[in-house]
Amino acid sequence: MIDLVPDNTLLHHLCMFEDQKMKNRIEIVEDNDVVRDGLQLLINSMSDHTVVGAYESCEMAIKNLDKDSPDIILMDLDLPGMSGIEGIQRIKKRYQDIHIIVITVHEDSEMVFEALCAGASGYITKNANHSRLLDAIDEVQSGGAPMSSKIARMVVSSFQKNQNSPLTSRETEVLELLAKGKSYSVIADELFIHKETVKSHIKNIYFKLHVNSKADALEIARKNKLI
Amino acid sequence: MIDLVPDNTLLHHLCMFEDQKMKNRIEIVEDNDVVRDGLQLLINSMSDHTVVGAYESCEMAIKNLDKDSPDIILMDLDLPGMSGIEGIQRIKKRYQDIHIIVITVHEDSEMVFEALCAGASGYITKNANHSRLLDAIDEVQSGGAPMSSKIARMVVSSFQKNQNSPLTSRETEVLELLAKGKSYSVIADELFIHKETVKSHIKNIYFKLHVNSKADALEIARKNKLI
DNA sequence: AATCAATCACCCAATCTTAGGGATTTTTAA
DNA sequence: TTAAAAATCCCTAAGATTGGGTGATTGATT
Repeated sequence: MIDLVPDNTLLHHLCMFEDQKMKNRIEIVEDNDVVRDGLQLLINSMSDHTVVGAYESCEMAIKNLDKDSPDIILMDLDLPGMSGIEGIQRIKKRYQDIHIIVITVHEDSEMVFEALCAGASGYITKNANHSRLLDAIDEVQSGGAPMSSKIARMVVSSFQKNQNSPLTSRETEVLELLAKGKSYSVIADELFIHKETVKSHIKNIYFKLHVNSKADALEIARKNKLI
Repeated sequence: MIDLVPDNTLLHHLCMFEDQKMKNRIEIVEDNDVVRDGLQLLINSMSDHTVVGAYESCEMAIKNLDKDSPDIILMDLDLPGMSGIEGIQRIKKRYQDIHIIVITVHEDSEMVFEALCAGASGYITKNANHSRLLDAIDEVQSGGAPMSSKIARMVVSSFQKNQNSPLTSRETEVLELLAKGKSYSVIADELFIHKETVKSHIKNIYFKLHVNSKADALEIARKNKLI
């Protein structure tokens, strides 16, 4: 191949400038050395991404955030010291524009929702192949929220109610208004029924859910996605 | 190529059986004739999918559900007569195992969340290319929840709190417990503070949110994702 | 030094909730 | 068609919750 571009200093600087200006700056937080190095190699192999920092703990990553100024962080959840969840919270609190993609083995709903609530923009499980991972970075960069398919289903399912609710639709309606903090009389007005009817419904709800207080009813209802 | 399989009737029947047994049965609900026919052609071009019904309204689709027994329904939201949202609700109520993928132009959060709450397993906007659409069908079939990237981001963002809350962290804590339906005294116990302190916090919350009732506070708080 | 957050305290009056006990009409399902 | 389930309304009474007002202390941050 013929080198069409002479290696002069000016051009070199321009290229460096391009590098720094255009490349997506990625930071990695992962305690397993092999995985971390693998990720780094993989990402650096892409022309438009560059790893600006790779650390084994959130503490280290946070310490270097100003220096590294990443656009995207790939974050494990099991980490020595500060957990990934807490790391996400802290980072998002100070640097709202940084996108964090969780890379983890955990598929349990608790972890998933904690991570998303903490501010993660994506959630990829570690069984994902390399191209999926690189896609995820691009997806985040272009305004998406990459998720492994199981995770996406969990997330979408979280919007959907339990179809096998023991409650009638009217009772569910009442419970939903109760969940909004409305009083019996307001609920009565909104449903165009008597306040005493609301009370009856609530009595039946408590009976069906085996509880005897509003807080318990709401807890059971939310846990079982009745509302 | 040598035809290793002689064309006998038994085998033909076996193949037909295979066809019916193995192919993913897709139903389409879309009022635009051109789009509907296009979708049908596209899907039938895949060896492992077959369109078992294509209708211009939910009413028609629902009428033929037993006959068609689709695995997956592609559903538009703007439809004459019954809306797509209501269609999803009705279909999911009776046939919980059918997966519904919304295919629409709408990217507004209201539509998205209504559709997901109603029971949609995926949400693809109409600017998606053909391969993305076919991928979506496979994704649903294998337990995923295909979403256009904007939609995925909206969904993920819905888990995240507003970072610019006017409330202090303590006030947020109190409001969250209030949202769970807990009484002042229970909140006080859980936060190890005096009941009167809880009342003070709540008064401050009401002041900051310009409301003067629990229901209004919760409404504002949820609308602004303070909790 | 000044501000803000969080904490605690007291008073009053109105409203709401809970827990019993009923009863009637409509809808739905067998 | 009949029986069951759901939705509706009613009563009493004690006790708890709530909203509004006022004020004070401590500690952290700026």
